[in-house]
Amino acid sequence: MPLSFYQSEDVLGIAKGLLGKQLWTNIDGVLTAGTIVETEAYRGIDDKASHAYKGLLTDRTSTMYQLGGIAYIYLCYGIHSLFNVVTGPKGTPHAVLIRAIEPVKGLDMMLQRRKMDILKPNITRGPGAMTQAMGISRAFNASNLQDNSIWIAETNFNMVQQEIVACPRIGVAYAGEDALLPWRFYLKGNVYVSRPIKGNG
DNA sequence: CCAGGGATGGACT
DNA sequence: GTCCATCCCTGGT
Repeated sequence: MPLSFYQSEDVLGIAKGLLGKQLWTNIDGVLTAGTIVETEAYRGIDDKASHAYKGLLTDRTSTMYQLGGIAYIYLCYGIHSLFNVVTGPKGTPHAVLIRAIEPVKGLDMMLQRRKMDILKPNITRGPGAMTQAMGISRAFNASNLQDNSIWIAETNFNMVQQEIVACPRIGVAYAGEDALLPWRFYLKGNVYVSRPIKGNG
């Protein structure tokens, strides 16, 4: 995607706009890709669920304050690398968490990385599973999405016939009332979505 | 220095 | 549904 896509201040719009686009990685020359089907927006210093709430600026969160268009990757629960797209102008720590993709390229490598024998939806369902399948580790934190390691591509995916569900984010109970904000977005009915809302596919 | 906790996923009942 | 591995980050001492 062009740099301008990432530099909008409308992180909610970017989170929705990333649905249907393709996330690509080139790890040691091996290509993998998948269609983004689930995202969450984290809106900088105003958002109690954000790592940058109240303007928190540490070694870890400093990545979020850079100019939009880079990766913010951090370790969650000591085990999982979670991948975010940093958005907005420099100094505005907005980010979009990519929670799930639908594989489109490099399935054999994804299976190998996930230690799976056959394709099941949980291969890329959930933010930790997705990064493992794509070979995304913290080594790529702050990498530029215009480079050739991790990037996002426009597609001919037909979003017109897709219904987008907006609902509260996952695992942010610590955020008080902000935990109720409908800042999670996913493609209704897609089997790779990590935790569909009952009655919404 | 150290305690507490986390934007999860997999195994198990 | 429950349990918990695993380790970095943060804030307080």
